[in-house]
Amino acid sequence: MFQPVPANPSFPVLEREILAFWKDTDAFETLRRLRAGGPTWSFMDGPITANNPMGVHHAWGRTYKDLFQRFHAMRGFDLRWQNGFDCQGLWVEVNVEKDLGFKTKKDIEAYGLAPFVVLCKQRVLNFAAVQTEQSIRLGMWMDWNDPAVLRYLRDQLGQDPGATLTLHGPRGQVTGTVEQLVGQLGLPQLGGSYFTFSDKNNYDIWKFLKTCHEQGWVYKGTDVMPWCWRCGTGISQHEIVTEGYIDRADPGLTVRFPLLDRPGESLLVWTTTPWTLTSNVAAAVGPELTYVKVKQGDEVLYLSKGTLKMLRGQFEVLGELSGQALEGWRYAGPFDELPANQHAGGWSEPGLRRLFARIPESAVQAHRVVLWDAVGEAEGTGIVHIAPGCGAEDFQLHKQYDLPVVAPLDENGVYIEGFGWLTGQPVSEVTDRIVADLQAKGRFYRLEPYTHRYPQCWRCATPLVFRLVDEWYVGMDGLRKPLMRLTEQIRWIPEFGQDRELDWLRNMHDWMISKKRYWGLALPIWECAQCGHFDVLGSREELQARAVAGWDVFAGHTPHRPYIDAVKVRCSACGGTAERIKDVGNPWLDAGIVSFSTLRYGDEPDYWRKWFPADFITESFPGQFRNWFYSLLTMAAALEDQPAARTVLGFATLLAEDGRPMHKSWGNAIEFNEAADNIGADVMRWMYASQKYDADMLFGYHGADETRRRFLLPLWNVYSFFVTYARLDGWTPARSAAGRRTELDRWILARLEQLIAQVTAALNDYHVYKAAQPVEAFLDDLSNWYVRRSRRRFWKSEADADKQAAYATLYEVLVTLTKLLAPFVPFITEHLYQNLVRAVAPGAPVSVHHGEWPAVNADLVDEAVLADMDAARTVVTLGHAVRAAGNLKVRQPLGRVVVVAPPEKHARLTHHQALILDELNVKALEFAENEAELVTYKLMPDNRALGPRFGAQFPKVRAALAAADPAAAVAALRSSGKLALTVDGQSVEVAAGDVLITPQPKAGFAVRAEGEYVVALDTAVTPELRAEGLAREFVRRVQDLRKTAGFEISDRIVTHYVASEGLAEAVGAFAGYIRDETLTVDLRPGFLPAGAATAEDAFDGETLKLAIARAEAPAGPEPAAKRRTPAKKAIAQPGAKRQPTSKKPASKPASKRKAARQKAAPKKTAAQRQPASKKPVSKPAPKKAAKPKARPAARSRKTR
RNA sequence: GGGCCUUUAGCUCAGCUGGUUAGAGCAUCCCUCUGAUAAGGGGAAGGUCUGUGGUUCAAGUCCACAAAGGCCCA
Repeated sequence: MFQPVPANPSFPVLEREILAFWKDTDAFETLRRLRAGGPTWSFMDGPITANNPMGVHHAWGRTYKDLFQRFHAMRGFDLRWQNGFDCQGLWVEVNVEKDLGFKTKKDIEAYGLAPFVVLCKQRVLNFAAVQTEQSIRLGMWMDWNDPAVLRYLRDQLGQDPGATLTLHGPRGQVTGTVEQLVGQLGLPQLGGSYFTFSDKNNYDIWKFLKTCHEQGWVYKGTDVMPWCWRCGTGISQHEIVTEGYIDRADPGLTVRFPLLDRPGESLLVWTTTPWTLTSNVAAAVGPELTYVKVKQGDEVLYLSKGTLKMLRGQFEVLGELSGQALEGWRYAGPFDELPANQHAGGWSEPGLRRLFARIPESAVQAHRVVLWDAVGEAEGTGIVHIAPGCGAEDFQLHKQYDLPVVAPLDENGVYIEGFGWLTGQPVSEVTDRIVADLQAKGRFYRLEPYTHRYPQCWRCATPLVFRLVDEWYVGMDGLRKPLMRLTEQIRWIPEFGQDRELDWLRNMHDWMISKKRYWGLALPIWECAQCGHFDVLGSREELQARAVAGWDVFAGHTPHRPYIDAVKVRCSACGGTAERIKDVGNPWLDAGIVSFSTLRYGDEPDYWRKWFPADFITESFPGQFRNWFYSLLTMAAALEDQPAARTVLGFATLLAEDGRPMHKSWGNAIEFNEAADNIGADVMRWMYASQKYDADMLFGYHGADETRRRFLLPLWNVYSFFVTYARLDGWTPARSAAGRRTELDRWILARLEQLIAQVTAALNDYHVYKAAQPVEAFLDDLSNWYVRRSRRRFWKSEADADKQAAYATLYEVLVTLTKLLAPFVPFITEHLYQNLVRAVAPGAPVSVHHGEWPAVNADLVDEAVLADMDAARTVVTLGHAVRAAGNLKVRQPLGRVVVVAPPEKHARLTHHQALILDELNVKALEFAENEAELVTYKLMPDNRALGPRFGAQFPKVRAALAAADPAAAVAALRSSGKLALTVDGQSVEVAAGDVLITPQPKAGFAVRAEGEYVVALDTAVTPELRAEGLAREFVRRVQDLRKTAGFEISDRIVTHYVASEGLAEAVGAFAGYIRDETLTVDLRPGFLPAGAATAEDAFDGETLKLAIARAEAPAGPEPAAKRRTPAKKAIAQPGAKRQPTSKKPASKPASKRKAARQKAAPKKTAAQRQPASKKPVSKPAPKKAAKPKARPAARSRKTR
């Protein structure tokens, strides 16, 4: 027997129960066992950064991940189920620093690298635990670590990383220090999620880098890049674009560069970064620009013609010349007196100077005008000051013109030696003194604040400087072509993903893999201080073999700083001692290697071959083309020359409901836990599932509520309806005779087959929303048509074949739908499955997620059944429209509905005659005998058929058709199957199939048309029909009063009434019907007893006073067999009284609704009835029942 | 500056290879049904499909250009 179903479930509460059920039954592990050995479907999880709680934007992608894993598991595939955590890099460091209140790198070094790295690991373990719990809450089935174990390791690591522990893994006990065990998380011996800080992950990157080095791709390069002097690190272009430009007022300083060969003449140069003037080497002009020679006072100045307006005061233009003409002019620099500017090759920190040693000139000697296409006139003077040590583009010009490089700043933004009075000064504090110095030297021209967008550090908001640094790179030219070839072998969804990736690959520069920080991959590069040669080591074993010192310090530790730094090796070139470079790795190395490291590459070749490449990966598009997708592809290309994945699904960005990014400070952010608690995981998952991939998603509570109301609630209502009546009838699938299926049954089953085919095809094609759309359409058909049209079949007393068929059909639909929806909404489907299947078939699989995907059999879709129902529904819709237009309420029965339809469609409708009559509340269905009375025809060509046939002549054919006499044309087409038209004086013939005949209703409000159908209602209300209508009105009011007075569904009542004449007659004539519908055992005219619930009303020119009271209760509960006699739908059974629905008294909302109706009533029916007045009164006032808190002001039911 | 995506009703979005009168949900208004009930159903209103040009018998759909917004690169 099915368990009772609450009418108004809390989905979040239900989901927690299901989570407990899965845990208690070990449901996930059971699924793994069931599918072990099946064909493989390989999903590779893109690692989530374990640095903060996960957000609702993560839940989007994670829903896809879970959905496709569940779908494939149901289809019988064996899966790996491994989640991944991204663990290393600056993101984690930043948060640890924040926790500690650190400001700069010096704070970290003072604190100590070893404890700092421990804190980073602890943070990762902590948020891995948090994200694990959140993911479980979302319904993700993965091979999760126990969060408690992760927290235990976190705490043990903090106490003593060297303490020895034993954990139990899939292959038995694993013993080691805490640090060693943490380094083995996710590996086969410990299982669970992979962590990119694992030893295996790090050493596999070593192997990759060594492979690259063997190809000659690894090199040390020097560049000028954005730098935060507080953090002491370079900031990549990517980091800048995500967080950080601000509008900022900088000094706009204009200075003179006196020309050496033209006494009294100067270039005018403008800059917003005065500190870079100390390192000026050249001045750039645009070769295509026009420059002017200007006399102002005693001096002659040069600037571009387009920037003349920046001059103040009087001046005289002496002449014009092209930028080309200025090339090579030599000038005196602003700080030529500094030693740094007098050094051949330029000046920089000692370690970098050798790079420019081949350049013979000093900055002073090099000062000259160079040509540069990028010079513009939007700001400044059209003459750009070039300091190759202080700007990225300037540095490119150094390469182009072999200019010296003067790089003034150390990593903390302080002037290095060689800069005279500036040495030792922080860059942030020198502007005023530089300006003063230039004034003293006569170089100063003007200073005006200038507001512009300037990059800042995303972590500390310090304005960035540009600084010369050396970093390590992997040259990508050798991989560019192979990567593009492999990219084309991958299926990208949406398709434009491939173009994006190819575009990136065409444009990508060499991959900068180093970062001067502490927590991350220890780059396996050992550099010899003596000869500058470097080696890249490919494994821990190689390192041990080549170590000459420090191995004892490192042994037993994970390959992280600081311990790895202690190991020194023999230089393979000069035999000297090489040390590891101090840099850590780019975190995308960590994420890119996972299709090797997690698949036991090198350790278990068979396993790797079994699971590589991934069948499927999915991540949010923004960023991933040059991040994870890129690094994943690159690693696979370098190591195996294979694509790392067969299908890549990318999706857009999640925004708040207001269309803006979610921001805590804007108040539009929703945290995952909050969302899960408020709206539940299933609702969220369905929102994600319905979303198109390539459009940004607006996520918020309004959409969530709509999703709940549109999808989850109707699903629940159908289920609840089924269970309620199946319990009352004691129906179970085991006992079911097949019954005799009706047209309606066959229709919904045909729709179900259609749905299975659609959903299966869409998911096989990785198109989630194309699966979700037909599901919603089906649910609408099921809830608002099948169930609505079938209700009486479940209510009725007889347990006949028709009722059996109804139960069997609805049951089959519900169970199949449950399976189809299981990957989408795993919680509610599990609940449904437990009650619908397990409660009556204990031998069935324990979980819906252990079951098999419904078989696709598109052949079972019965097109005729579907078309019949379509026709019937069209007619019903039109009939409703006719009633609405004519203000003919459905409660008033009418004599007949008259339909105009093509003769061959008549059978479709007679098939569904009973349905149409009932739905429209009419007595007869007729087909128009003389259509011409009701309709005219509009003739339209079938464009697809006739367009190509007639080509340019087509418009004339169309016109001829429109001009033809419709009635005659239709007659001709119907009798002979063809029609002759005259076009351009020639006769052409069209066939019946080439012409679409659209009937058009003739004037008159009681007719509606759509497509091939026209529906008319006979609006004559005979006295008999009127009486029946009044009887229905009477019933309606009794039912209302029953609810208002708080009666149970099953209560028998005595009904007293006082009615005007017409109504009284109708009540008499339809007494039997009234008693049945209202469970009235005694229908008494006249006397209104005290103590009863009463109401009065006026309608249709009649008046009514009602009083009802409970009939004397029978001695005991009625036997089930007996309850059926009186009522069609209300059912007395002890169990029924415990249904929350039936227990509900006429509550506040009901009376509000009534108030709303009372208010509306006079408006709509003023012509027919007097203003309604009905006062629900509850005499015995059972419970808080009919406390008529009816607020007259209530405007509509929606106001609640 | 280059590449890609988006632009359809007040809002959020569907519209397959060009083809009949461009659809849905929400919101609004009107009506209705009622023991799925803090639900349900029907109807109305709401569109120069961002603009301009082109191809075509036929363009929301294809092409070109432009505009706005977004993503990426430089």
